[in-house]
Amino acid sequence: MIEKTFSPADVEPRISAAWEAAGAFRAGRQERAAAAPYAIVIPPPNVTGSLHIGHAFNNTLQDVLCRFERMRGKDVLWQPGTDHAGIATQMVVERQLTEAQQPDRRTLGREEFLKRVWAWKEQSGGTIINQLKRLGASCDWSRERFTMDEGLSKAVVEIFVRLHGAGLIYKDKRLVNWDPKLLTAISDLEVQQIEVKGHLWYFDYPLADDRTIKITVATTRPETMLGDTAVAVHPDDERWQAYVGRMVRLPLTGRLIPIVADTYSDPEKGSGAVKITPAHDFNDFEVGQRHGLPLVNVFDQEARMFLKDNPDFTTGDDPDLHAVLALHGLDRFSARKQVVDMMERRGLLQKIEANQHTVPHGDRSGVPIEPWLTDQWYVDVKPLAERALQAVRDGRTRFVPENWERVFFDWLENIQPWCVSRQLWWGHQIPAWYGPDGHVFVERTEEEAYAKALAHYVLNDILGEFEAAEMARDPERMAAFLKRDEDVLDTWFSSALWPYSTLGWPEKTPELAKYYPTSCLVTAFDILFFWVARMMMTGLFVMDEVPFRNVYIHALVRDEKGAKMSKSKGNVIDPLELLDEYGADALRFTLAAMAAQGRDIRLSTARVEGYRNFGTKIWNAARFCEMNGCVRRTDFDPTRVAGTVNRWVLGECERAIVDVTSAIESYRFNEAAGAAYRFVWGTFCDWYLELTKPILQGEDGALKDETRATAAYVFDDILALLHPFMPFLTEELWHLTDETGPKRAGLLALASWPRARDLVDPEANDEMNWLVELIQSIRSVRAEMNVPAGAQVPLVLVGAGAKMQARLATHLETLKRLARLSEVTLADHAPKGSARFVAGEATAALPLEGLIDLAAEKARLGKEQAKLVDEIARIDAKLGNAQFMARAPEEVVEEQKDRREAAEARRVKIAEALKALAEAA
RNA sequence: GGGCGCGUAGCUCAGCGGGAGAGCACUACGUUGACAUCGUAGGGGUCACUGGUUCGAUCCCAGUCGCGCCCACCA
Repeated sequence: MIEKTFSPADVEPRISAAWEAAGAFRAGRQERAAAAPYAIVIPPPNVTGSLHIGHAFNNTLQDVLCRFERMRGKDVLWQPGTDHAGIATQMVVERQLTEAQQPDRRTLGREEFLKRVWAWKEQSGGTIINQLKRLGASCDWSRERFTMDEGLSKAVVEIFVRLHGAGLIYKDKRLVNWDPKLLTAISDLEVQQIEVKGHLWYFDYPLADDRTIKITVATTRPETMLGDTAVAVHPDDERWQAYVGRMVRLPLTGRLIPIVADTYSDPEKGSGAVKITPAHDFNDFEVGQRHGLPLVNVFDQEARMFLKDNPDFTTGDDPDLHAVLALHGLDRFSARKQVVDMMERRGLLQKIEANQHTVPHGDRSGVPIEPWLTDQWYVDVKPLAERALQAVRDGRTRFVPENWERVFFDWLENIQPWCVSRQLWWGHQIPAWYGPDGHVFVERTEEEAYAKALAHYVLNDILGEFEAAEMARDPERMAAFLKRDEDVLDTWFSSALWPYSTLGWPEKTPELAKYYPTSCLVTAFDILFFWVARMMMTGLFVMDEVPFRNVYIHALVRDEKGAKMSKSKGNVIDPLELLDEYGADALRFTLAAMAAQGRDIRLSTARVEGYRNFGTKIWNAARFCEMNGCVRRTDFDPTRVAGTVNRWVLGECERAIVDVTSAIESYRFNEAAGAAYRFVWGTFCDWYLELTKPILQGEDGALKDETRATAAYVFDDILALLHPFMPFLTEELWHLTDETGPKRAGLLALASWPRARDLVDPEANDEMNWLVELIQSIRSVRAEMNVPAGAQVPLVLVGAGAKMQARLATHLETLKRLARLSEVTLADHAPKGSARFVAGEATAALPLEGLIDLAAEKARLGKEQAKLVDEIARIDAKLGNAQFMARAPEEVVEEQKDRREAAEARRVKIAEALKALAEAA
């Protein structure tokens, strides 16, 4: 017995439990051992995070694919898991410490701090997984992985060592993007260019040999002038050619710096001369390399002025040197003011201009990043990128929509070395050990590193063999002798291995053999570079094969104004609230219905409400079927159905099946959802069920039985079609409808996807379209003539041919009921004072003598006539155009002719009706 | 500076070479034995603008205006 209303809150947990108990989502289920594999790896959410709307969207689409393919009989693996999210998670725990007024991480020490992070991971780690389950995600939860699992950590070390062995990972000292708040290096991708309103300061630098001559430089960062080691001018810039090779005495420090000629300098910008600070600017660094300039560092790790103990500032004879030294320890922005002040007092500040420019910021910390000279680990991604590019060019991996390929190409073609070391604690510690002389040993384990190191130092006569053997037996001495690199790897380093590390690599597991390469990756474009490109690169490197065949790039979910949702803006739509209020099916259906390719989604709750109502509609349709004894029959053969209505609905259903199937296959989720929606509501509920009412309450037993069986059969298809989008509701109804019919084999989640059987019947289609149109026309006229909704009126048909008469006989009861007619009669003339309209070849009349408002009727008919005249004129214009007749395809010409004919026939009838109306008046 | 995308009904969005669509909102009517989380009927759009291609353009091309995003080292 189906309850009166569907209650997601009660049903969802029960259905989830049933899926889980049956192991419905487990990959490699026995009965599918021989089935083709279909694999998707989930974009792993932050382990300590909470489900946001983007996750809901991303996972809904993946789940649609997985459920669809599972129903199509594939052996589906949807690999779930979570990411340790290095910086993000570490920041959260640090903030917690601050809020709880506990000692900060440095005071706690690495070991203790990591304990706290793990505790936080254990405490909050299940949250997002449970939220995904609530959404209905059909992952193989028994295979859940975490990027810092033992297995995945092993994979990280393995590939690090292999890349190092291949010369593709190396350590280097160069400028990096340094985050002075988080105190770590970050990669280029983690830097965001933010437009800020700043200033351009013009400083005069006096020449050393003639202080009356000054060269003007412009800068947005006055404080860095303390680290200037040259002034560059363009070699072709005539204004400055005579100065090249001469020295400038840098104000405030008294340092002598050369004027060099370098094409980096742009004569159009500023004064044409540019100050060069190789230690604090990427471009200047390059210039410095070219001219052998020294690097003068003026910042500490927190980007405060660092001037003490630096001979550049402790010696020299500039009168302001003392004041400059006093800036030591001052943050860069305060120092900027002070430097400008000093220059102004010296009369060397020429002018200040307002200047809008972009400033690099750390995407996590939000503070301006500082190019800073440090030792870091880099991956030489260039050769890896080549292979990734080739794979996409060859079509071994395909992007949907295709235009993302270009973005992918552009980035990979211009790829820079990837800085992978982070000065954090939460993450995979780099498997590198340093000997006392700084020699590096990159090995899989500490034991191997120790062994290699001892062998190395023995070989180089630094250790005696006896001493080495002794040390090998003494862990404490070893630990003091060989120090492990303290840094950890970029979070994305482990994410880059996700498609194969989760399958057991580097072990040769059966899962790896079966499910790699995976079938599809579903993700948003914002992690195309961070993640997708890197999975491609490492996947090809270790597996020699792409990690996924297809990459479906979906839109970003934005707020109703199109802005990216963020907590700070307060425009976040919380999917959990939507789940509570409308249920998982409604949210999922909404997201799928809005997933048109190539455009961002602006989510509104009104839409969710609308699709919640859709769920209610389905529920009530099921109740209708139940009340009317629409029970499934095992002997039902949809190809041998007699009733027109039934043949018609089976054909319409089949069209929906074909449309939904092809739409999902081509990742057009919105079209799939739309096709299902239109069929279920617009065809099945609005028309089929209404049309069956007279049959189900009528006398024709055979037709009644057939109709019941057909309704049940179609409803089964509906449940299956909708299952990928609305798994809970459909699964629930699947079992509720099981109570009355023959027993089902099991869960809908494991049932078969509906098959097309060539059931479209053009004749039945014609007939039903005629009936539907007739009913709509009658209703329309009734409404416009203000016939009371409950009133039964007679219908008179004039000029109905044999075919129409036959149809009329078939559908008489239906017509009377749906159009609220008292009787239908055939006549040669329409009764006086009736409202008329066109019904195919016939003219229909509703005798409304006395009820009819002549003026209103005249207006109604006049309006329709005008429309028809307009259409005929438009078509005539086309048909009268010789060019059109000559060049347009024949079908198009025929179509236009047909349409003209139909419109003309209609127009004639309307004209007659108007004439009759005039006579009546 | 380079690239991508978008401007279609009041709102949120589909469509994309030959008849302008959906949901929500709006108007009128309606408790007809599935459903008022509903039904029936209806109003509402020179498909941003200007040119071009075409027999034919909301759709293709070029340009203009407006909006958004991504990438980039510009003093």
